[in-house]
Amino acid sequence: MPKPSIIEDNLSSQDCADCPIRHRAVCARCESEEMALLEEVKYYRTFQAGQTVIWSGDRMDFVGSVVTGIASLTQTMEDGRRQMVGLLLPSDFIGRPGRQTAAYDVTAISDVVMCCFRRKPFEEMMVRTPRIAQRLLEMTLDELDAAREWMLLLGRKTAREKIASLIAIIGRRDAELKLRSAGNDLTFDLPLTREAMADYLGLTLETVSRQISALKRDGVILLEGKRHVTVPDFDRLLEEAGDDTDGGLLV
Amino acid sequence: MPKPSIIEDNLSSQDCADCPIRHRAVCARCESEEMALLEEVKYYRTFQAGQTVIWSGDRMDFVGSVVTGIASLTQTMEDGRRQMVGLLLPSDFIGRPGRQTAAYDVTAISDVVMCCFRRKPFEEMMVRTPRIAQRLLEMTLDELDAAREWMLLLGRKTAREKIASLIAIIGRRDAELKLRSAGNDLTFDLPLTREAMADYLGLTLETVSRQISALKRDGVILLEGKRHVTVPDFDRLLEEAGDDTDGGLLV
DNA sequence: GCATCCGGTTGATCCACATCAAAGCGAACA
DNA sequence: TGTTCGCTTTGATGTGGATCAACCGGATGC
Repeated sequence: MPKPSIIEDNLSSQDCADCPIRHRAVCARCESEEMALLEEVKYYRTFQAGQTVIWSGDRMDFVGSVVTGIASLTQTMEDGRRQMVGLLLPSDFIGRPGRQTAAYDVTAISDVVMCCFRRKPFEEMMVRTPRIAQRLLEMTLDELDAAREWMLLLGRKTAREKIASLIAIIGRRDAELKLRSAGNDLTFDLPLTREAMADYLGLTLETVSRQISALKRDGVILLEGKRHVTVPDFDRLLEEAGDDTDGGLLV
Repeated sequence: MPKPSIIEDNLSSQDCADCPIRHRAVCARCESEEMALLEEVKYYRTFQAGQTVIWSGDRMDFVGSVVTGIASLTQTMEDGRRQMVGLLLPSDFIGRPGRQTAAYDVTAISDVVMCCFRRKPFEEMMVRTPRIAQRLLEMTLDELDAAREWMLLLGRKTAREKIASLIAIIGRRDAELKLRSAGNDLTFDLPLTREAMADYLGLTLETVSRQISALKRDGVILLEGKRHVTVPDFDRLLEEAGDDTDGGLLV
């Protein structure tokens, strides 16, 4: 049984299949009485690739988390300029306690299964079960770090560095999921279209395409088809990404 | 006495002068027994403008909040490229429970007074006093929203829009502090040098200077000296910022 | 088997912002 | 009163990535 303190137990219950909020789970004890309350208001929703989960500004009376698939958080200006501000991977939380209006467009990139709770009961439980707020705080702090990492990328990196960073992050994340070492000779699929990458990186899709071709030409990555990437030398990729930290985070 | 629930009482104790963590305070009841514990490990530190509070990577065994003055959170690449990822204004929290290493450079922009706590006792108290985690969660979620707003700016806005956005945000924030309406005919000082603005906006200082001159030439803002700004028509400024939301947030 | 569509690539050209360079200006100080 | 220094402005030029446009190739449908 995991300790209740979030402080000394950062990784508690990261893959709890029974827990309504799975994986990097909000609750540390799935069988707690408090959770039973949530069970009543829990429900699953599925979305097909491309489908919109919710539009910015819409009333939102649920919170939830991604169970399988990938979704994106994007902001759009009136003239159509778009910026992805977050990528939601399995276990990532969506929605904000206390807020009844969506702040971003949420779109399914691949087919997505989400686990949702009605917001009010969730909020009530959050007040009664401190561990949830603590866990949510941790997750939010991680997201904030990732967002700040991304600000450096958006503000100061070149197109080539941006692409290398994104590939490195996706590769590392993929390795984590498969529980393989993030060492050398990594191979995986890019889950995003060139356009989605462009939206994430603050570029145009043409530039994304060109830079991927350039990285391929220079032997930094190998491509099979348009999506399948092999990284022969991960450190080389990190160099290209301009990453000193080597800590690349992802929302 | 404010209600303990953060959910229905978002603005509790926002200006609590007695509270160790002031203003948008972490604690809802300053006189609580738990807070007495913190008093013992509380201390104040002052920094002069330009001084570094802590370097990224340094050991950090305190958390705290800004009492007066302005500080910045910046990230730097090995070759010197810099990106400001947050602006710390009075009441903003600094540090992260559970992390003993600073993730960013923190620099005093103006003279700064900070209220600090040793990290360990703070963390212990956080576990015992749920309200603190709840309050911290709220603050962190606000910061995350601000960071995401900033990602749109960094990724997709033009230099002119970036400058207009920054001026609007500083103006609004200044109005809030003075408890004046953020309506029309706002007048205030820019607390940042051109270089700091550039670091925040992902531009060069020359571009910042040129765009400020352009906004002045076009009558969007009036300038007295180099720092004092008057905004004759705030809505006009928001238009220039490309801001539909009109919700501009700031870390 | 052909048309269509979608995602992707590649080329030509343009422009917003970076870069390099010089000079202005107010504050502090001798 | 002049000198220096930090911050700012302005000008000239260069360039990375945007924009506009054409084409490719595989999947889907008729």
